[in-house]
Amino acid sequence: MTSQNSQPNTPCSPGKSKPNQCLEAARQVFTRQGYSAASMDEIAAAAQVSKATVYAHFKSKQGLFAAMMRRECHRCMEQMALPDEVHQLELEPALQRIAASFLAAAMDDGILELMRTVIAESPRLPELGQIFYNAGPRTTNEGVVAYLDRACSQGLLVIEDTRIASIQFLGMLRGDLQMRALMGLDIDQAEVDCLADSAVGAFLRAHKT
Amino acid sequence: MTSQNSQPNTPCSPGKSKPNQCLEAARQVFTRQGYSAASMDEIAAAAQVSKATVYAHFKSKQGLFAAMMRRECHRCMEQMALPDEVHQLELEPALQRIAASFLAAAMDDGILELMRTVIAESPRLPELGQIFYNAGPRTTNEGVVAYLDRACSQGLLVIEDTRIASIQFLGMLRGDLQMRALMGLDIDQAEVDCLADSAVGAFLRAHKT
DNA sequence: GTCTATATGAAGATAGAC
DNA sequence: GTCTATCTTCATATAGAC
Repeated sequence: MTSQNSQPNTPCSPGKSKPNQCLEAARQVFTRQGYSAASMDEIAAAAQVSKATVYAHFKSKQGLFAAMMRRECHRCMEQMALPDEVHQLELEPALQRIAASFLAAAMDDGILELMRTVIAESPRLPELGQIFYNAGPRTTNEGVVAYLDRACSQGLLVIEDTRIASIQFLGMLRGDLQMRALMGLDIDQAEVDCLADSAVGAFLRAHKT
Repeated sequence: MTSQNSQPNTPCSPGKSKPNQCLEAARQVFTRQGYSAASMDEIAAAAQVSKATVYAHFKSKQGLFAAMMRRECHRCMEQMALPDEVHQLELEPALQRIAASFLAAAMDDGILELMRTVIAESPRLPELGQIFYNAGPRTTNEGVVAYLDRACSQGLLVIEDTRIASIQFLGMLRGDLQMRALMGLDIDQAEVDCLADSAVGAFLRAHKT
């Protein structure tokens, strides 16, 4: 019944250090139960450490939650960046590529869990929304704006305000699918693909030269 | 220190019955604190009744929450229905009217609080998302589809699939504003109006005959 | 129906040994 | 650094009087 890691400094991968185990367990438990219903006992059990060890690395429940959310937002940023190869494609394939990339992220279970947690806790932690938005959606938007600016300067598209056009393009793609997913409703993948196709078409009809 | 309502059956407006006071207090406290962090003590205090009275009318915290959410979803349905006068307007003013009506609801603080709560608790209460979606967004969508069908049959628009077009139109209007609002970020009303205008324009360019 | 007072359990955080 | 055991607070729910 003693700890299975009896050597104090076992050379193990950094992903398996006790602080990392705590953060990963915190992610699972906080996103499944919500901040308030999650218990430090359950997190410690999931991390396979004692509760005192959790408190040795994180000063409080709030502190652990904040550290976990910062890390997840950082990961999210990498996942939501647009692929660079978009700039080597023709107009329509490029938009399709953007659409697929965006929808894959927007419908990803990990991202949805993160968004759900941000939305749930933002009334008590106002900075949370800002951090997530800057890490994820804002970055995506800026990537699309950059692409649209370039396409306009090449004469491929006519757009008055690329920032608005980007928001609208991504909004068309999202439709109400993301909201439905956030609320736990089942989403048919065929519907996602169909919406992606159709949105590219509508966007081109509205803006093509 | 006794109750301020010493007559057992004071003839008062139905909005001030004790069960209604409980439901209204529950709405305030649950949406502000989240389900788990909300305490029955705080709800009883906000309702100006004793905790035992709350339990006399609702069998448990879960039961009170469910009853409150059902009522709020019902109210939401009335608020999100599209105005009938849309069918008496010309094409562009009608779309502008739909856009304004939809955005007013989508950005309404009460609706946003309700959505936040649905999203936050749906992992533990899967039926919640279904109830809210049917009461709100689904109804709105069906109204827009009905309008678009009619506009198409009159030859004003050319749309392959009006259900998809409706989702895309509403998605363009929403953009990322609703998500930002759900996360507690400040929204500039000018941005909302600008997006509404621009979305109607883009939709017409994509679908007008 | 409504209240005061209380039983019961759970959860955040820490003390102190190793 | 990590553990076991414990302190303390607070929240759900109920008992019993009026």
